[in-house]
Amino acid sequence: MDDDDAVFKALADVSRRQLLDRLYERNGQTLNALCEDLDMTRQAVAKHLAILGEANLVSSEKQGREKLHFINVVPINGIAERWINKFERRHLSALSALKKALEDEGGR
Amino acid sequence: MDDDDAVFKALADVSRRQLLDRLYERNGQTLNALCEDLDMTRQAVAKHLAILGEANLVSSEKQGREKLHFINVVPINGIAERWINKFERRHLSALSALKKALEDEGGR
DNA sequence: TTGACAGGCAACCATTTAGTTGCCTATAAA
DNA sequence: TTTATAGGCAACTAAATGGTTGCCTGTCAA
Repeated sequence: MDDDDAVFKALADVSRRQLLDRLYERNGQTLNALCEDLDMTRQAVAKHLAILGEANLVSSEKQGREKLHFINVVPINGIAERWINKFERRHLSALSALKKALEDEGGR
Repeated sequence: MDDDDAVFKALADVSRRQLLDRLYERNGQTLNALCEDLDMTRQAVAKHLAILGEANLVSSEKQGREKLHFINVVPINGIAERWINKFERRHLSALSALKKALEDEGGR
């Protein structure tokens, strides 16, 4: 499976986008924490996290008996730049110039 | 189905993204033109176009016995702004300011 | 006016997907 | 050293998805 394809597929499900939202709000959550108030079993959430993991949108780190999950926005920015922005080429050069400038600033 | 959801779902399939690519290259193509060199039947392509249509990514216009298809990038920019850019809030305010400035220029 | 060509509709099929239940393992705490 | 907690694994199921074939309709051209 193409790399971009995995990301698009992972983003295609509303539950998975919700999980990313939650991780964006508070990064480094456990599986059980992510399950809270969701109308789904723990196993279902685990499967979604696995799919997000294969798309490199979430990474995890074991800590004792817990496993913390972290969002990784790189692939999202990737498809944004490689695919989505293409449909707005008009602005692209100016935008990326500004972005580079901001980044050179050091993310202040 | 949520509006964004329809767009994400529509973008989740590589054949549909390919169709958008083709329409981006040359807008206003007929169904049969879009089928060329694709390893799929006409009916399969028609279904994909229907899904893209429901997500408002493609519109069409009948002209005699032909039906021309047009890409619509608005929903793509929509999810880019409402959803994807959120994961890069650092830059968002500056970016949207520049975008607005460019648009006020009149798309020159 | 009769083909030929563009497209629409519907039934069907295989695979994938999103979810479930049930049970097992490992770590932490009593 | 039990027991509670966090998570993993596997089998199963219903529905959605991506595709097919077959046939029908409408429009243009010979």
